[in-house]
Formats: sequence, structure tokens, C-alpha cells
Amino acid sequence: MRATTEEVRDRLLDATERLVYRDGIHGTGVDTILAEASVARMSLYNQFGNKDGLVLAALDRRDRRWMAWYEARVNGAAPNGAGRVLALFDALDDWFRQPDFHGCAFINAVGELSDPQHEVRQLAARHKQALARFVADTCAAAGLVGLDRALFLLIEGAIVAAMVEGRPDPAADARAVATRLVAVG
Amino acid sequence: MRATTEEVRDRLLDATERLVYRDGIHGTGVDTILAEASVARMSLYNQFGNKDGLVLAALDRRDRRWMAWYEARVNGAAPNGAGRVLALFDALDDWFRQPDFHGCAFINAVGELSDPQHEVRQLAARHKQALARFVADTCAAAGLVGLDRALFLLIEGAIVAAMVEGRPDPAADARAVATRLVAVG
DNA sequence: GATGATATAGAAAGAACGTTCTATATGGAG
DNA sequence: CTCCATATAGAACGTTCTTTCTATATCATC
Repeated sequence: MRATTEEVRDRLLDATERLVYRDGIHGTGVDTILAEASVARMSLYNQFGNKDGLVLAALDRRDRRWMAWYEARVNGAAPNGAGRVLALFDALDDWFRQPDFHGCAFINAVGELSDPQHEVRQLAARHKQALARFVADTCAAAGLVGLDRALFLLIEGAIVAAMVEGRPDPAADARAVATRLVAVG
Repeated sequence: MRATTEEVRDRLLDATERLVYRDGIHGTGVDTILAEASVARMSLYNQFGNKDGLVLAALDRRDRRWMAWYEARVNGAAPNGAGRVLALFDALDDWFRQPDFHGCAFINAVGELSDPQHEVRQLAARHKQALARFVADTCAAAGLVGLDRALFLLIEGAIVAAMVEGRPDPAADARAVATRLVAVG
């Protein structure tokens, strides 16, 4: 039995995303990825060139998937505008409660890489721009002006606090702050 | 010419702190540390046991030094209580503008380490507890109640945003949010 | 001045790293 | 049915990693 190109690609991306998210880029070896994906060594290099290409592809897919999940979770939560703003933090709460939660894969990756021009760092910057834009759109749809930057910083702070503290509580804390900010306009 | 034990220890801690902060724990090799510190290989193992012990000692020293710098910077900035709360973010602005700024060394370290029981992760948790306590004390001294958790999350968010975006702007953004929170009580 | 503790320089061991190569097998397209 | 692209298994290469060992030198102390 021989796997198709797409199957091999998916298994490699799945394993890489999981391991890099858990142990970091420099803490994840090619051998571990290959074992986890049950894939031959040459398949990695034929499909992605090298480890860097594989990691970049895995993080790129995670960017698109995570944003899609977050937007769907927020947009599907509350019908009205103000409630949707608070749903930004309810979605975080769900995320923080997942057993394998380990912060934001892109924040963690930037912390490992010193070169600002590194492709992974540029991807991380784009990921955060997309998140900030979604937060701004959500605020705009609720008729709330001048709040998006505050909510974005609260989201980022809650993510790292939940990781370092090992608790989901920062989601509720940030939500409470957001509630107050929305109330006072 | 032969260096003393304290000189060797300091040079090792200096090099380790700088390199680990810049390239991460797993991205920093023992050889690089030894070259940067201009220290013999055995001096590292005689004084710190192994790489883990050296990294832990370097981060422990950074914890105490950074907290002392931050508290002094905030407490020396403004005399009155409300201004001192805003100085929490002015100090961040100074920090973000340093050429070698690369986020919070402890957040970055936790992102690399999956084991919650790892000594470095426990040190990082204690570091953030100390920071949160200082923020709470600063709020209490200003007579502001129920604001400390919000300010802490804003600080954490500003740190990672400044790192990912490569700009110091999040300090001013977070300060503006804090100003509004203080104003409305 | 002798002694002991510790720095220095460098070799060396042993494992892990990323990458390349070879050889074989298998599935889909012409 | 044949052929070509690609998956598989595993050896092999050179590098880098952490750690240990050996040998020599230097400083402080008795």
C-alpha cells in the first residue's frame, strides 16, 4: 500500500504543526516529524525542499485554518454587534481550554527567530495583521469606534497569560475589561 | 592572565542572557556561549553543571535585574499615583525602543518548552506573578481598584505586539487604553 | 616557596542534526 | 501492458551538539 502525494503532504503538515506548536521550531527534529507522520524521508525533501520549507508550509496552513476557525466561532456566536465583540473572548476561552493549548504558534515562533526578515516572522506579522483587521471589522459592525486596538492588545495579552499561567482564566479577565470598555463607549 | 571565578561567572551569564534572549534556548549552542564569553569549556560545567543550569541561572538573574529596572523606572517617573500608573507604559516604551528588544525573555522561553514542570517555566510563572503584583501595588497606591488585571493584560499584549510588529507603538496604544480606564474609574 | 583550587586550551567521545543517495516497490496515465 | 512519477526503507555523509577528559598554567593561601 502506497500513500498518495496529498496524503503524504497532509500527514507531514499535521505532524509538523503539532510538534512545532508543542516543542518549537528548533526543538523539533526531522526524525521526529517523519516518525509522527509515518512518511519516508525523501518525501519530505521532494515535497517541501527542506525543513524550513516544511515548517513554513505548516505555519501557513495553521494561519489560514486558525483564522477561519476563529472568525466562524465569533460570527456564529452572537447575532447582535455588541455581543459579537464579547464573543471575541468567548472564543479565546474555548481555545485556552483545549488540552494541547500552548499559546499562539506565531508569537512563539517569533520568539525563537532573531532575524526580522525571516519568512516565518513575516508570516507571523501578516497573521497578526489579519487578526487585528478582523477585530476592527467586528468593532465596526457593532458601531464601536476607537476600541479595536484596545481589544487586540487584550487578546494578545490573554493568549500569553493563559500560556504562562497554564490557566484559561485570562480569557474571562479580558472579557470583563472589554465589557467595561464597551459600556463606557 | 587568569580570570577570577566571579569574572568567569559573570561573563558566562552575560553571554548566555544575551544569546538566549536573541536566539532562544534551543537556538543557542554551548560553543557560541563560550566564544562570546571568552571562557574555557570546563569553566561552564564546573560552575553550572550543564547548559540547563547555566540557562536557568542566566534567566534567574535577568528576572531580578529586569524587575528591579522596571520598578525603579516606574517609581522614579511620576510622583502622584495616577501618573505612576501611566508610567507603567512609559517604561515599556523605553524598553521597546532598545535596539536589541526581542519581547519578554520568559514568554519566549515558555513558548519553547512544552513541559509545564520545567524549571524555566516555573521561573517564568514566578516572574509574571511578580510583575502582576507590582502592577497591583501601583494601582493600589493610586487608589485605583479593579484595574490591575486589565493593566497587566495590556502590558503583556503590548510586549508581544511590539515584538511581532517590530515597532514600539503598542506601548503608546496600551497607554491610551489605560488612560481611558483610569478616567472612567 | 609549596600546595591546592581553578582557569585555560584543545582533543575526543557519543549522540543528534539536516541532508543526500541508493535501491526497490507501487499506483495511475497513456 | 508499459512507463513514469513518486512513495518507501534505510544506509551514509558531514556537521553540530553537549559533555567529558587530559594537560598545563596561574592565582591565592598556608
